Amino acid sequence: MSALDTALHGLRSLIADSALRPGDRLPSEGELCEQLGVSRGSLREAIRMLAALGVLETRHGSGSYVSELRAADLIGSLSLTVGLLPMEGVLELTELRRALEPHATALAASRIDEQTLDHLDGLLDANEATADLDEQSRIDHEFHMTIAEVAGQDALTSLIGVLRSRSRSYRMSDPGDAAELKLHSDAGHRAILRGLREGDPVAAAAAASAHVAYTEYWVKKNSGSV
Amino acid sequence: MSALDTALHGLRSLIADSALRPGDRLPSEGELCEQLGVSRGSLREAIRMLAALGVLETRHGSGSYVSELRAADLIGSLSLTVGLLPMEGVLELTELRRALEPHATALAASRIDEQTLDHLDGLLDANEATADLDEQSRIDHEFHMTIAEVAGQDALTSLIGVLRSRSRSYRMSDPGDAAELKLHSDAGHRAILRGLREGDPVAAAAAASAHVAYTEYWVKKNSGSV
DNA sequence: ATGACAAAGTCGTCCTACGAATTGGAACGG
DNA sequence: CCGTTCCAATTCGTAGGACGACTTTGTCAT
Repeated sequence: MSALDTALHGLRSLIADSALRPGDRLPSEGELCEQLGVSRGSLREAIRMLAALGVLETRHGSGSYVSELRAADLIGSLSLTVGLLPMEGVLELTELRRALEPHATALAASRIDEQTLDHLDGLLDANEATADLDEQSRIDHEFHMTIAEVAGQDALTSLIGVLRSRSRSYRMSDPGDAAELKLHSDAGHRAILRGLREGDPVAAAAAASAHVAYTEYWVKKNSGSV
Repeated sequence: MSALDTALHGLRSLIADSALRPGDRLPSEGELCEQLGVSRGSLREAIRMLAALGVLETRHGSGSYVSELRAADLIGSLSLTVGLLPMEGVLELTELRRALEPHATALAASRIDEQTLDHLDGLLDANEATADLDEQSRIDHEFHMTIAEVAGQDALTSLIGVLRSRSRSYRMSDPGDAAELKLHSDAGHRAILRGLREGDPVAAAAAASAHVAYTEYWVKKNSGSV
């Protein structure tokens, strides 16, 4: 086994065996090098890998710590990489959204409170009023992420956020298409909000499903980027 | 910006800007050090991070290469870390399965062929016949992953695999409970297969949903590990 | 008690050196 | 001319040392 694997496996075992628990500080790099029998360079590479995956966090001058190991955080580590996916990959992710967003919307329908409903309503008003594409994108994102948060499943919210972060950056190349998309999109948002306000999980989920499917249709048709 | 961030951002940009495409070989470490203006150690740490996330692959003596950047592979990188999640985290993941597995099962219902149906049937026969817990676990895994594959969405299959890989390792502490679980579990499997064979996506999805919910119930009730 | 300060500990970065694996081409034999 | 063998160059893997940057802690003077 290579030195890097030794270090990686060693660190992973320390956590898996609960010798190190969430929030704990790791021994210093020097100590770990001795314990695991690898050089500092190899050890640091292993630490970086676990840090990239959201398992460890390193603080300069202080030490390395085991993260809280929340499912949402580990899933969030994907956000660094989904931005590199080619077009086909984005469509695969959209397919995941077709399963997740209706689910989240249905959950939200039975938990959402009056105040949040009003907030969402205000977002849609603002979205329909502005012509700024960046602003529309920002509001759209907040609308959907708010619903995901209301669903109350952190891992679900995080995953939806990761998946949305990619399709979000696409723009219609044809202005006419963009206008048509916005028209349908606004209607879709209203339908979702209606389902939420009526506390109707089935209606809300159906509206969310249609909304994602419609988005997917346009992304597929219009492969413009950035 | 730290040297590590410089290297990380530099590599990421090379891929994002399509200067490096899937399958391409990166310049040697020495060249990259010059280009990016960082030491070899820092560069290697950045490479390791991207490798951990499934973006790069390094081959000893040959060089580092950009991966195929398939969504399924990037999602698969989570499998190294979900094994470290505590109990609460596993329940969060099960909640995700409640959305994903019915979706996959519904898709599978409209695509599955006779041969695969017979294969699944054989798996259930074998599962009901054996008393070996490891064997049951293996068959259960193959049954569900086969359905996920038939759904034809690689990213979905990969994600379900990652999520299942965790709950899979749990065992009932009480033998009576285990027997009861198996009884219901077998019935659930049969219900799913029935839906698939009849090409009924709604029935299949409902059966899958009930199956996951039932699993979740037992995992919640019985917090035994390993 | 409070604040500034100094010292120790820890991570961040760079450098050099050499071992291990792969690769490509040259030399050889057919 | 073709195939094989072997060597040398290239590249990654690992180790160790050195020093700077940052944090933490404890001390000291106010």
